[in-house]
Amino acid sequence: MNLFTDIRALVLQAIEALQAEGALPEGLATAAVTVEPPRDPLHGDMATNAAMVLAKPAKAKPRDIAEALAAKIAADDRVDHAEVAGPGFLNLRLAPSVWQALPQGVLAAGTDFGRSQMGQGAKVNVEYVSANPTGPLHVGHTRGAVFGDALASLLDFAGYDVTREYYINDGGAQVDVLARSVYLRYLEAQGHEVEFADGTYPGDYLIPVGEKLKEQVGDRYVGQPEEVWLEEVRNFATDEMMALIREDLKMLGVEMDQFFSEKSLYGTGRIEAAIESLDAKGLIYRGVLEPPKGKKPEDWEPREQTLFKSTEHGDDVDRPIMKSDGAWTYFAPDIAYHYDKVSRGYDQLIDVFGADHGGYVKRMKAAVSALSDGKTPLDIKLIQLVKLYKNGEPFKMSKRAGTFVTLRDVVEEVGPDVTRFVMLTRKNDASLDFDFAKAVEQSKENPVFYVQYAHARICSVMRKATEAGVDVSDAALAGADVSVLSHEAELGLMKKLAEWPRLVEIAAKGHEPHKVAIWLNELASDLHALWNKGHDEPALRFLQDDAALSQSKIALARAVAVVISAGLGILGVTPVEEMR
RNA sequence: GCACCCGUAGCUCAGCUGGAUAGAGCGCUGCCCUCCGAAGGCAGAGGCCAUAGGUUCGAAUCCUAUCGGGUGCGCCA
Repeated sequence: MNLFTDIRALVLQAIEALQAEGALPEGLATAAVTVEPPRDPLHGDMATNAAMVLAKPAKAKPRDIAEALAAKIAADDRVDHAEVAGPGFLNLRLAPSVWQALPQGVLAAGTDFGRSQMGQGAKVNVEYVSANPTGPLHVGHTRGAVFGDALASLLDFAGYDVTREYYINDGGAQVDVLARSVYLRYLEAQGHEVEFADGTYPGDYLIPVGEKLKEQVGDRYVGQPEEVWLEEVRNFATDEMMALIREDLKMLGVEMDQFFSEKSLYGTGRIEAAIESLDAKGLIYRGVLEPPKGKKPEDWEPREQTLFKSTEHGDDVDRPIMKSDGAWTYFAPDIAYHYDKVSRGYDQLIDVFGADHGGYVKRMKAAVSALSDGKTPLDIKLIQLVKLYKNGEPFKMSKRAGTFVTLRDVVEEVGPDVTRFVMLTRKNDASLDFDFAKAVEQSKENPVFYVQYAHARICSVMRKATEAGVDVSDAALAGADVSVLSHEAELGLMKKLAEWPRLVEIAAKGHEPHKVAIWLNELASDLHALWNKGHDEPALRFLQDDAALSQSKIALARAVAVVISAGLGILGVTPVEEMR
């Protein structure tokens, strides 16, 4: 139930009617016709650009078309006024009964209100986090995790069939480094003196892993060469790290449907199969790349490599898939992984990467385009940095010393709800300031509390009502007469609720979950404003002397609470009922 | 040098994929609690939407240049 699409349908009907009468020519393209809320509420509830869009192809004046449309549209019961304005806008004012139907619609649907069929069950794979299994997740990963998770929920809400997936980079050299680092901790646990050279991970988090390894294998590997222990220690260590990462994700409330191991691509012919698929399309060749211009090619030597002709699919240069020693580059398993995703029959792929991977967007898109013959769109969302502050002071972290701010640090400090909401208040390609002090502050400056507060206030008034003997159960509210609510501020709040289904579709279409957070803030603001109007105008308070009237007003309040719950649910944030 | 992202109020950022007089929070000024939660609300001041062209009924939004900031650029994943 999206009022805006309903009214748009009405506009299109009016256009067809005019065509049937011969007032408008046949075969007009109506795709560009929109119905949206005007920026200035004085212009009405909804505005359509139909007349302006049609003017040129219909060879008529926009205002004339608008007049004709207005006459048709105004005949509908839902429309009170239709008037032409400006260059040819058609401003519509809807009947109060249309808005007054909203709270009951929300109460009937519950938190499913606003759920859309837009996705039509299309299969979407959202890959996110995908951190190397070499240590705990840090702040940067946290933002990506929250973003990916919220995006997945949003798409689900918009009618897509979503898979949440994590790609485990357990096939490259960095897991060997991990294995050697764990081995050092293992030796340490045996009482040996060890030294962490460059190229190893010195973090404390590996100490218990070394000890656990000791418990499992005793002193079997002490003094042994790498060939003896590397593989087993590597497997052991990556399993331990993935267990750690899963725990981190759980703390944040992130749950994956699927973990995909890079290692599973090696030695199984799967990389070869993916490359073969490209080769069959004539996209693989041996060649020499030009050195990048402007950048000093210090030890540049022309080398012949196996290349993927990504330029055929929009990339700037062709990309190597095999090193000169015959081993695959990292890009090869990435291709194979995406080949696997394409073969699994997804209609759409989404990758959530850190902004430092911006350079890989074009080649990845080229690969997917080539592998799927352009049929499977890949959207790559780059997540910008999180800058940490404490009371306005930059919060330093030093990776070199092995101490960096982890996901766990953040969640333990401010909780999962705050972490998630704050990280979703900015769009993904803008960097984000995260202040530990402000995040727990209970003020308007903190958007989490502002929205939570609105929800808590509604719960509070419902408790009061119950104390006063008013039945505010769902069943009772469902029978309340909302048509008695006709104050501008009350209607305004209903109009805001009407935006929710539309917002869901816009946010889902753009893969922009932050829009949900921003909109929730607006909804909360409207609720707070109405609440405070009750100071001056007692008639606007939710709790009235008359029980039936209270139920009507609380039905509206409850509808707002339900939509807040639904919105927060998409963001993975718990709505609280009390916050004293 | 090339590619991608960004440039909107003093600060941090929205701006509904091209709509009408560009918005919010913080900060600043002045108001509102014998009243459902003031952790809130109302009002005011504050703008060359980086700059210059272009596209059209219409541009902060799309295109092209320029300036400024960030990120990345062949055997690192």
